[in-house]
Amino acid sequence: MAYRRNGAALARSTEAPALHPDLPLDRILIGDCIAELEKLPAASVDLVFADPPYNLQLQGDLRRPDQSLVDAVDDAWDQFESFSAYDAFTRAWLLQVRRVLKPTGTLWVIGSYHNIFRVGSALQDLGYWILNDVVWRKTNPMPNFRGRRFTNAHETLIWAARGADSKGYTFNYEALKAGNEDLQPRSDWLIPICSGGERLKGDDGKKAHPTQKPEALLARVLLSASKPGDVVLDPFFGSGTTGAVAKRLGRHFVGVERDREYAAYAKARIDAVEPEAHEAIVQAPAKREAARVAFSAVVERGLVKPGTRLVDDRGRYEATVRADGTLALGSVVGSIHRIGAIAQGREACNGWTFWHVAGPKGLVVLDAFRETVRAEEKAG
Amino acid sequence: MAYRRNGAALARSTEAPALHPDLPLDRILIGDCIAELEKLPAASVDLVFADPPYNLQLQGDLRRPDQSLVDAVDDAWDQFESFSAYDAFTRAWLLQVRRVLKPTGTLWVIGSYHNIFRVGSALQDLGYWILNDVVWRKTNPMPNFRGRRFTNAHETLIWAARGADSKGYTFNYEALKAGNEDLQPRSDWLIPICSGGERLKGDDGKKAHPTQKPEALLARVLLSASKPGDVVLDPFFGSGTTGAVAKRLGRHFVGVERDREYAAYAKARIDAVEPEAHEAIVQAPAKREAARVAFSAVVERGLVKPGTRLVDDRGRYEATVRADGTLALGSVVGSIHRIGAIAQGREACNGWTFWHVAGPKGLVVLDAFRETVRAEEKAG
DNA sequence: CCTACGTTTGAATCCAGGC
DNA sequence: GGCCTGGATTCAAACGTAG
Repeated sequence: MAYRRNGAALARSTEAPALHPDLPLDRILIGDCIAELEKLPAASVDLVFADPPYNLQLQGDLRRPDQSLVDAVDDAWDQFESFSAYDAFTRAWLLQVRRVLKPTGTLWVIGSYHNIFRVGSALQDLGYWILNDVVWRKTNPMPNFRGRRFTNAHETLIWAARGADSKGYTFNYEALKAGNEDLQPRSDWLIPICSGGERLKGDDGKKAHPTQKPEALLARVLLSASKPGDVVLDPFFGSGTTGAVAKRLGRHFVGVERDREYAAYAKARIDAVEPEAHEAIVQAPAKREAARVAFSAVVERGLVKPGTRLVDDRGRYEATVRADGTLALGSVVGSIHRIGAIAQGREACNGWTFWHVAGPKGLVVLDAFRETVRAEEKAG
Repeated sequence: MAYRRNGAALARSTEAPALHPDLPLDRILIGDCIAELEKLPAASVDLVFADPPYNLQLQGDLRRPDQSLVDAVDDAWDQFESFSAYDAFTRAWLLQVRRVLKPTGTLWVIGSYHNIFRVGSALQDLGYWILNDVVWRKTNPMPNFRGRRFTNAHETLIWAARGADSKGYTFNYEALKAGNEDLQPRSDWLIPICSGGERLKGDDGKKAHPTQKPEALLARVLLSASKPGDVVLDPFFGSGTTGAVAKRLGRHFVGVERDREYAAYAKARIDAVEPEAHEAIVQAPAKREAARVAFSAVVERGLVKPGTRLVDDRGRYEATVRADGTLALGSVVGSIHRIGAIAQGREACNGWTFWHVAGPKGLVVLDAFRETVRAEEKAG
């Protein structure tokens, strides 16, 4: 089944990820989640964010925790039936999501203790590989009125890859670290609930959707695990927070929503979103994605001459540069990395940061010469 | 099957809870968890704390950036053939625990994303009724050394009653609130991992148990959900943290541990514990949480928009805010601190006080926005 | 005695690309 | 697909030693 491409929103990334031609980009598909997912092409989506519903019976219990109602579901068989139905539903949509995910794609699901254990177990049973569970801590949760439990001040997100052997998933580690006081990002996030002007209201002034998620939460997810131009699928689109944030951050979205009223709210909301300036969202190149430079190229260009003696920063070890870009340590010859490792008696070593050349102003680390080569290649 | 009562430890509560005559109070039962639980009388235990195997599935070894090897939890007791084997084990011990719990009793289980979804699902399937999931946030978790995931900075506890119709369980709401600056106790707890003098060491100076839990965590559990004189059962006793804290806080314990060496460590540890004076058994005040704010949180909350141009107080330097909370200075991207340092050609810089936003009434220092975030968080 | 600095360590499912 | 190798990657807290 083919969809006509919505040409309005184009990938603005210089990386230009491959977009599947049959994806209904930047649109809300109205219909049953599983039926609509079945129409989407396999291996076409970079990221999935899912905020699935609770089991209805559980939701009723949660809203009215008085004893008479609790007594009514004191039937183990009845409970099993309801959990079982929820599990079947969960497996069905998880299976479809797994089909449409690219091999490098990942899934985020959010839930509370009512359903997240079912979802997590189903994920694992279907072969997904959990990368993290993440806790959304709410600055302003609803208090516990009766004082019989802890205030429910968090929800749980699960981040998972398609399988244990999945490689190459997107995780914008360096950007996240730079935005977090230069500390690596943790699995606990502190974010306010959605309220105030961000909360969609109907004509009656009441909230348009009961469980609207804050844009800050979706922004954290998309900035963590997607690139500009990526396709983000939300099978439970609701009020369209995923779409609004995707548009703002230069990602494509595909939304599925059963309720026409919710979908209408979502469409109007997204239409009003102004995308961020291109410069504010382009991907900063991560160090691990920088162009590879061979040490032989450094030697070939005469930046380091054959015969040069290299030392570590404290002068404990010493090796000699050979014309072919290898190092010699006594009679042992190998790469800058292998010789660095052997010199220290270790398994591994990054030769670029370990070895130095003694210059007129002191030691110069090899990495500086690599940067010179990279700059030359960029200019050339 | 009857056990002789250990008369040394007596309930010192004025409430004098009924103690079952066949309980082996304040003792460690050595043997298989399920077999030992089967010997205990039904409906005799007030609280269960369980720290079951996590079923970690570690691939190769893991090294820190300095190449040192991480001491992994690779013990045989943590290995299971499959998820279904783990599930069967989980159901078996949960079933026995449910049998020995009093009608008013509750269960706490701790786990990580490797196992907690299995445990939570099994709980629900067996008819337990979840009261809360609680997040133990670690002040000092082990970092993620490869930068490929979020730092795993928390573990999850599930607090559950025997069933949906359970009434009269213990929750010391007033004491918890009084100990928390008169705020309701929340479902996220900030507690350091067990290290330093509290960590049990063998004669060789190495840790006696790979996963010893902090006493502060157990104290929070026991003070929340038990009374002095209550019986606390731990089916995976390990290094005996539950027993040590129970004795200190005037609760009885029953421990089950398969490993004789662990049990010996636990017994010696508990023997050395001095119980608190009766008057002192109150809730310890919660640790004040660090008010560290990330610049990404300022951007996420819309206080500073992506694309905003920042300047220093004299307008000499200029940088652009990006959606992920980093700054761009020409083609260089980094944290507010790094970019501030690079702009000035210095080693370091406090970006919060260096950078300003040009507003209608002049420059506004970034620090002002940080204060806004702190105020929001405090209000929550 | 205190301060400074280096070393060690913690429940972890921790790489990607080329041949 | 399997093997090999280049080379990227860490934070808080406790403890030991030097000065």
